Amino acid sequence: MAKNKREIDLKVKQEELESTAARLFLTLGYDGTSMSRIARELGVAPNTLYWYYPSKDELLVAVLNRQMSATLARLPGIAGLPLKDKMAWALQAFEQSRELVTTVHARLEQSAVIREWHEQFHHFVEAAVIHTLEAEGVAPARAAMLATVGTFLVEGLLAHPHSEAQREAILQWFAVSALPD
Amino acid sequence: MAKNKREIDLKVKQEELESTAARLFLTLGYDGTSMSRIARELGVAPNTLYWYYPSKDELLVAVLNRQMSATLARLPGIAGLPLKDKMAWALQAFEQSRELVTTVHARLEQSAVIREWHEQFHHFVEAAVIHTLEAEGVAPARAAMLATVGTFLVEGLLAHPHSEAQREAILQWFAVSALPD
DNA sequence: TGCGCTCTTGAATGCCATACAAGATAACGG
DNA sequence: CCGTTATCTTGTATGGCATTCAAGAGCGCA
Repeated sequence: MAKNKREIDLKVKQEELESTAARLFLTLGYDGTSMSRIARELGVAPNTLYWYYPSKDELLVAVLNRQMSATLARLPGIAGLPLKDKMAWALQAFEQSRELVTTVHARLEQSAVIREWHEQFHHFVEAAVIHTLEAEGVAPARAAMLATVGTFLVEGLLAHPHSEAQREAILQWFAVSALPD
Repeated sequence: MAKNKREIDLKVKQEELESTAARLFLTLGYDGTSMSRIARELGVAPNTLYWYYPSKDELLVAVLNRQMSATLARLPGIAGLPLKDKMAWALQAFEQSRELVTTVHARLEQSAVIREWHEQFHHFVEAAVIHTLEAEGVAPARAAMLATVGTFLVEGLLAHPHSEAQREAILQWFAVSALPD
């Protein structure tokens, strides 16, 4: 009972923490956001954060998972759309987390936690894309390769500034080249 | 004369500095390499580096240019190769600088110098790829779009671990899908 | 009331990139 | 050959960073 109440409080506090961290990471970037800054925003001492998360990287992972669940929740809504629209949707979904995408790649070599998260993430995404492609009649091996390509294209578009027309042309070409018929 | 000698010494010193920095950046990563570490390796005081380069980012740019000229020097050797082989060559050429590729992307938002270098770099690379594609009979607009795609694929392959077979399949598919006939 | 658990903090550590002013060295003009 | 000047180097310092540790505050439970 009381134990339960405590656990609820913990969740609430973590939620508060992560949403603040997420906001700052997205606006100031990961490197531009110090633990002290997050703490100041929350009105607590800097080292308080370390009671909840063992490191800044683990806090980042928590934020990433948060963002991902939010995105995942919207996933059923695009079930019926054609491949190109699905990719456009993914792009738009990740656009606000653009900063974090490159941060994750940059920290891969330095943080085991990030590395694990990244691997899991790609497994998940690629599985989803493969599923879509196979549903559209693409053979399994080919679908796996195309899923990787599609991911690279989305990441490339996220990392580099580009025009609406460029994006449109790339997605269009990929959809046409990837799908049979 | 004497002035000239000084300038030669400057170049020599810079060369020494940049090769040391390059070695450390490539083995320890950009973030993992402190200015003090580079200085220690050279046997000078840390702030000495700041007489030659106004910031760590500018030193990185110097290193990047160094790596690029080295790569550029090998470029004529692949003039006659088919598209797929050219991309494989590019991948192999940049593989040792893999760390730096993600570093550049991560620092885009924080450093104007890096941003400028990155933009220039992409202009250069895409121009080269477009030239190749047009020579193979691809229409200009389409060549521009494919150059971007090709770049994204190379960057994706550099950033993510993959098997030889995966790389081969992706490059093969891209070459076939991109080129007419 | 007192014990123990959860949470918070003050204070410190050892890094980091970088700034500034004072020194050493060497070229140049007289 | 000597003094001025430009080039290069360093000692020292600053403010920031992620993270640690031990001490405290508040609360649940026996």
